[in-house]
Amino acid sequence: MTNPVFALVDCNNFYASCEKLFRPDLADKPVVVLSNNDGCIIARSKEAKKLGIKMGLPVFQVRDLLQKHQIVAFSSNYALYADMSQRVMSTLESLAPRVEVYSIDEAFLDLTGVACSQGLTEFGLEVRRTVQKHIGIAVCVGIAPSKTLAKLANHAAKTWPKTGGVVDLTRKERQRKLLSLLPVGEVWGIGGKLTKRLEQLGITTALQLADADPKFIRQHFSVVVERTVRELNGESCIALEDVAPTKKQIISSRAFGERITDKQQMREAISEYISRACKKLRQEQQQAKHLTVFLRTSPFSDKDAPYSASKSLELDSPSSDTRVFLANAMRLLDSLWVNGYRYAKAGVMLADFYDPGMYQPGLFDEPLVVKESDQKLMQLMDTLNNKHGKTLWFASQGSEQEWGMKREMLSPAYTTNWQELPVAK
DNA sequence: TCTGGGGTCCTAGGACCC
DNA sequence: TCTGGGGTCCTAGGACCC
Repeated sequence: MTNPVFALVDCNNFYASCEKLFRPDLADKPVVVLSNNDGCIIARSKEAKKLGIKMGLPVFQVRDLLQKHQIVAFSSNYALYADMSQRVMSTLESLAPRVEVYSIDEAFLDLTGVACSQGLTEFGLEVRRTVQKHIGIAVCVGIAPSKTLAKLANHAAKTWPKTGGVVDLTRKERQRKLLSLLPVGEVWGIGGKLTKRLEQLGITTALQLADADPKFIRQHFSVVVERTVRELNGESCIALEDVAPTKKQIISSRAFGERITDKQQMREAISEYISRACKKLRQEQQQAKHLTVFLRTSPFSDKDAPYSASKSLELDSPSSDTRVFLANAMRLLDSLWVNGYRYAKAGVMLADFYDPGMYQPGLFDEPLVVKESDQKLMQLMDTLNNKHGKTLWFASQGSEQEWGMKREMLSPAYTTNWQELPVAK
């Protein structure tokens, strides 16, 4: 059996790069992209990073810095990023036999047994050149015998420009050299909490974690961390998943642009989330039996009284009909709603999924009746809304949506809306 | 005044069963 | 007086990821 070889391809500063692509005037200017509601910084161009703009900071805390350095800020434009992502991924699929799309800006490639006459590094460079040429987005490539090492190789490629954006970590000595240079918190799967606990045990570098006894790690932590130790030693424990597993839950939630104090507005918001979630559910070709509704005040405010609550229910049988979930969500909301709070966020969650027609009703349950007309109605709605934007919706979603999110610095839908195509002058 | 959204997996502990 | 032990299932909460 040949040893596995993985490549991790990761787009550089993806959201910021997408925005720059359509604004050549900003080519070497600092750019940041903001979260929903223009709340925090979620992406930074390399110029913005250099100016000390940190990831995840609330915008109001860095407003002065943004202004001082004339940093250009964009509201997040997920329609644009998703479209660009798809283009990058299909380019990658043309270059490698098996591709796992891991996130909007990253993919693992399976290079096991790939005949590389020119060598793995040259293959990585070829990936870089092709994506740059076809899409105009810069990527870095990390190559290694396990996914966790490929992640680290990619990190190295990003951190040290001298690498030319490609790091091949198939050789053991190179692995150990890199591991010794990196703090343990850089390792995929080791977050803030684990970093602290590991440091207390004297494990501060990635190499020290790699050299730890897996049994000891299993006792003090979990199987997950044990697996990470093995992966760091080049033993592949996490397989490539080139077919996306079916989802186990679908969440739709959002912080409001303005605090909600009015129940009618909350009904609109919950209706909106339900219809988004159900649409996703139908896209997945699934039906759900479990519904949760939650709402909360801001956890950051010390002036507002805190309130956070959620309630769930099970449907008698799985469904993907928006109307069924709307009615039930309104019932849940009635039992959750308390007057007098300033609500900051709410959401819904669907879970317990079934393939249509695969649900086994209980012995004494009513037999299932699925009306074809109901399914047709939902299909029609999805088709219309996909084609022409949001044209058909339920009255309960409201038409004004005053609580909707702030996106004051939104870029145009360059690639997904004919009206907003860029114009060459 | 202003702090994202959407996922996954694992563990501990309680309920329940024999 | 003395009140088992082991297994399974479910859920809530915690940790991680991008």
